[in-house]
Amino acid sequence: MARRSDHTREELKESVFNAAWTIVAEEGFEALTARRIAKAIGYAPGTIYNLYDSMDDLYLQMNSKTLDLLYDRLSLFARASSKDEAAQNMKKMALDYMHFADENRAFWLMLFNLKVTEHRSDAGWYHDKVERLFLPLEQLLTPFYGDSQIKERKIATRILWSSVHGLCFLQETDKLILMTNQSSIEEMVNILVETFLRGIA
Amino acid sequence: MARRSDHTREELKESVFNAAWTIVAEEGFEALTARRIAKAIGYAPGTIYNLYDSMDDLYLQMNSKTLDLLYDRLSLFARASSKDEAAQNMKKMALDYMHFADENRAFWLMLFNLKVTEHRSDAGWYHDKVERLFLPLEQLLTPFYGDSQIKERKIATRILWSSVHGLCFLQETDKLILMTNQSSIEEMVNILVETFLRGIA
DNA sequence: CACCATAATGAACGATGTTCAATATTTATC
DNA sequence: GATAAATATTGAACATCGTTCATTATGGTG
Repeated sequence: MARRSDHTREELKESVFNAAWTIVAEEGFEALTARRIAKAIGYAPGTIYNLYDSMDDLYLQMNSKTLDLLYDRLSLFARASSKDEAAQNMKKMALDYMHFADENRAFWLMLFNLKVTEHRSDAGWYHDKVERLFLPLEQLLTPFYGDSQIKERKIATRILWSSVHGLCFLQETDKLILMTNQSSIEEMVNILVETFLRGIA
Repeated sequence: MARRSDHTREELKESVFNAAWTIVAEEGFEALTARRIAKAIGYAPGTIYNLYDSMDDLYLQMNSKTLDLLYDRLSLFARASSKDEAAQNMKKMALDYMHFADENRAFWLMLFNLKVTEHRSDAGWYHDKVERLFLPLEQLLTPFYGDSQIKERKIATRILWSSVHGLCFLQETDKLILMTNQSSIEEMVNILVETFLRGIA
């Protein structure tokens, strides 16, 4: 039996989380099971349930971290001092979203594993984190709207964000296979953003 | 033991399919199990495996039907005799896509259940059915492009299709909750199409 | 040292998809 | 019509899953 003085409760919870993270990173989401985690940290399966309510609870925590990482990435492009720069950064941001999805495929896909969303995510802190993802883009769209058009700007933000996401999603799940030309997906993102900005001008 | 002369092999396969379809329609995707189907048609679980290679095989057949139904719906708006009518029909088509997703939520969500796509879908007939979904929209976009811009038109089709899908997906998975205003999602689809068309003009 | 709170355990439960020897039914042969 | 071959159907069994909880091991306290 594992000794319990080796670590605090919080440290153990963290090591469960880290083990889970590594498993998904190295072997994909399908490999993430309670017994697999227990084996990785040298504990019994039951121990995990002393720290997390359920596996869904753990998934939710992992998604939370993924959302944080994504937010941090998108935030890097949020500042712009001119309309032109804003437009350029929007393209960079959209491209970076795709790259993030590509580099962190397993974690990104977990975000859309519906069982987790059905979990009703306690109170709404999870939804708040999702909502927060819109902010960097909304900031870039500010110069394109007047002070009295806050609602229009919010709507435009969500439309463009969803559009880029849709493109990314269909691409990443192999439903967009267009030409043999590999770069065409990045070309499409650029066209999307350019067309959208031309449309709201 | 169920008598085997009650039906041909093909009829039995069909009744498995229909039972599965009903279960998903009435109880959702989570309720769809081999034993549940067997119970519904009065056969043993093993029988299903005489007709389908695996449950994934069955899922794939069900997705195939969903894709057919969706294609039929979108096709209704594919014809237009003027640029204006084409633009109007594009909005109708986009809205209808959302309504389809809403009315057939469980089946529509099954399309994006990744385990199915990972199934690598024999040879490519499945991907062909996905590709076919772009055709109605591509037809409506024809008047907006010249004969020498076939590639541009194809790309635009996929961008707009993905965008509408992205909006629909985030809406249907409760990630877009904007205002209390329920109709705003339909408003967003309209704005999306209008903005896009203005952008390519 | 004895006591107690609690951390850790792992067998057990009810599910899942899937397999396959055994059995029931139909068809073919004499 | 009786018997043999072919085939459809079965359902117990296997490995796996998330989850529970009585039992056991551990660490701190009086």
